[in-house]
Formats: sequence, C-alpha cells, structure tokens
Amino acid sequence: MRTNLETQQRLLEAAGEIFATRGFRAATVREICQRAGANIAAVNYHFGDKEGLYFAVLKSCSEAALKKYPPTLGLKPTATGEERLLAFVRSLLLRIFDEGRPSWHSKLIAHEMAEPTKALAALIDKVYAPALKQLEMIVRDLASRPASVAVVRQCLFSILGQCLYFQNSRPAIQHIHPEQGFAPADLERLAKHITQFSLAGIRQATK
Amino acid sequence: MRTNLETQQRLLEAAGEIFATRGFRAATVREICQRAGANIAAVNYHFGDKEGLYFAVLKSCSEAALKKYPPTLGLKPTATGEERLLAFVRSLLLRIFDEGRPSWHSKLIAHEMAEPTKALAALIDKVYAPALKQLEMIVRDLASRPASVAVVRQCLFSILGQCLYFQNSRPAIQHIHPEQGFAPADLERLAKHITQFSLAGIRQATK
DNA sequence: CGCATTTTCAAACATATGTTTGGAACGATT
DNA sequence: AATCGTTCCAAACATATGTTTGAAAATGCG
Repeated sequence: MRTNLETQQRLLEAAGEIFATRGFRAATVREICQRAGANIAAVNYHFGDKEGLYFAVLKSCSEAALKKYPPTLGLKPTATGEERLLAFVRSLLLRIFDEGRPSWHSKLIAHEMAEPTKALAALIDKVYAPALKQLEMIVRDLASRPASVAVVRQCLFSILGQCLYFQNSRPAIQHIHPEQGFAPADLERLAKHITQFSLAGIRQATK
Repeated sequence: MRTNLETQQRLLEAAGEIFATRGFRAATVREICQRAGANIAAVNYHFGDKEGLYFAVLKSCSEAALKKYPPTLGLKPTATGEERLLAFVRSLLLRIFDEGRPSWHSKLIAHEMAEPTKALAALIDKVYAPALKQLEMIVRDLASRPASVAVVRQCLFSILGQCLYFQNSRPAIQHIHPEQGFAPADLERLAKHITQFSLAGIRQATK
C-alpha cells in the first residue's frame, strides 16, 4: 500500500504540470505517464479515466494553493483596509508568479476560462467566488461612503482584472517588455502600484 | 474562379468561429469543413494544411477587427486625454463583446495567450503592441507630470487588465453574476467606470 | 464543342490517443 | 511458504484526426 500512493502522487504531480501548461484536452495521457514514470494504464487504474485524473489534479492544486497562500493572508484583525487590499493583491500575484503547484492552479483556471470543461462551475464556486467575496468586503470597507452593488462590483472587476492580467497576457508582456522582471521585489512593487491605483479608483468611484 | 473564392471564404468564416471557440489544437478540420459545407480535403487544397488555414484566419480576423474598430477611434485631433482614454476603453470592450469576427479576434488572442502557437509573436507585433503604444501616448498625456517608463507601464497594465478581464474571465463573471448584462448601455457604463477609475489611478501614480 | 486547368469529392492512409485486457510481479496475511 | 488481493505492465483495441490520392466534376477558353 505504499507504491500505490506513490504512483498516484507521481501521477498527480506530473499531470498537474502538464495540464497546467497544455490544458486538459491537449495534454496526453502518455506524456503524463512518461513523466510520472508510470505505465500507460496507470491513469485508468488509479483514476478511472483522463477526466478523473484531471478532477483530482484540480482538487489537489486548489488545496495546495489555498494552503500556501491562505485566504486569511496572515493579517491581524486590526489591519486597515489598505493593508488588506495590499495583502490580497500580493497573494494573488505571488500565486500567479509562483513556480510549482500554486501557479499550476492559476494556469488551470486560465485554461478553464479559455476552454471550459465540466469542472469549471465547481471550480468557480470553490475558489473564484470566495476570493471575490473576500475582496468585496475589502472594497466596501475602503469606499468613501456606502456604495451600490453595481459600483462595488465594477471595482472588484477593476482590481481583479489588474492582477489577472499578468496571468492571462503574460506571453504578450514578456514579448513586448522582455526586460520586465518578476522577481519578488518586482512583484512587491507591482502589488503596491495596483493597490494605490485601485485605492484612488475606489475613492473616485464612491465619492 | 468563383466557387473557388467562395469556398475559401466559407472556410475562413467557419474556421474563424471554431478556432475562436475551441482554439487551434482542439478545433478539427472535419468540423470546420462540415460547417463550411466543404469537403474534408478542402482545407489542404486551399490552405496547404490546418496551420495555413489558421494563419489565414488570424490575418483575416485581425484586418476585420481593425477595420470595424479602427485605432483612430474617430476622434477629433482636439479630443482631450480623457476622451481618448474613454474611446480606447470603449472600443476594446466593444470588440470583446461583439458577436462575429471582431470577437473571434479577441478570442483567438486569448487562446494564443493560454496555449501559444507559432503565430503568437507576429500577432503581438501586429495587433497587441500597436494598441499598447497608442494607450501609452494617452497615459503620458494624462499624467500629472512627466512619468518614468516604469510608472507609465504599470498604468498601461492596469488599464488593459481592467478591459481584458472581461475577455479572460467571462465564464466566471457570468457564473457568479448571471444577472450582469452586457448590452451596449451596460458596456458604455462599464467603459465610463474603467475610464474614471483609471484616471484617478493615473493621477495617483503620477502625483 | 474540345481541351486544359482548376476544383470537388469519397475513400483510404498514417498517426495519435484514450482505453481495455490478460497475465505477471508484488506485498501482506496466515 | 502458500494464498489472496493489489498493483504494474506490454500489447492490443477502438476511435479520432490531419493528410493524401486518384478520379470525377466543374470551369475557363479557343
């Protein structure tokens, strides 16, 4: 009962990376098994079929991402709205630019958006919607005065859009601005910019 | 010499729609030919291979999008920076939410970002980079004072990100906010929000 | 019309890919 | 050591897909 779990684990690892880079459909079971050092039949034996493996990968990566960058963000209850916004933005950027599972998670979601599978709805409910809800609290807190649902929502879109841009347009960014780095210091600068930019935007939208 | 062009045209139409929804790899020649009412061999006869058809589609869709929403935006030379920003944002949103070729173009780019093909670099140089350059002029004009390259760039990212969010996360948006409409009036409201939000952000970043 | 070129078509081909299968190897338990 | 359930594996299978082919149909032209 050890090699069993080890093989499953290796498959999850290999599949996570390959699904993240190629998407569900373009990823091949053969490539996954080869990288995992497993037989071609291993996927069907351990996960039923390719789709079962994919769902398991999504589950595994979601949990890994939420564990490495927990929604609480390690903030004190006394943190100001601005601090919480910065923490939210920073954690999102860190997840996007991380190497390994957390970034797989972002890439998997990106692929789902471009070419949805049956897993999309559940993934949104489990990961995407809670993050939005959390951001909504922050924005309401930062608003100059009680804001309408529509205005708050537009601010959410503006903030999320600024962060996810680096997920969804990275090839273009790197092609046009090859000198732009994304080391931790760069990300911190970026997070601060997005936070300040959004703070001004929120105040403008709720003044 | 008539049916010839007609078949090529039908193939381009059908392929545009299918490549846009499924991406290059997941789209099948058979489905494209069926929708175009052409024989399976038509793609290879007229475009060499599937990739040739894909390149032709990209070219066709780029031209169609730039023709329907030209970079000049129909603005007077006397337009203020704010008007030009609004026009830029609006045209981008219109292209994203359009039905037909202009939206195919956006979707094709989105697929390229998620799973790049050999066409990506040329596509960026031809379409993406010029738009960025144009936006850069607007931002520099709106800055409170001469801004560094880095600050301007971050503002570009912020604005583009807000717009492209609706391209790259639409499934999530529609799932979480099913009541959110995207009729012309909604898009106008959205464009105004993004413009005002960004205006405040730019001023904050360049103060 | 007669002929050459172009275009269309049904079928076949070659390859890739998810899945199944029957048996072998393995590990735990008695 | 013997047995039983689990896991692994090489091979085969079924299907999907891009491409090719050779002939038929259509088209242009004198």
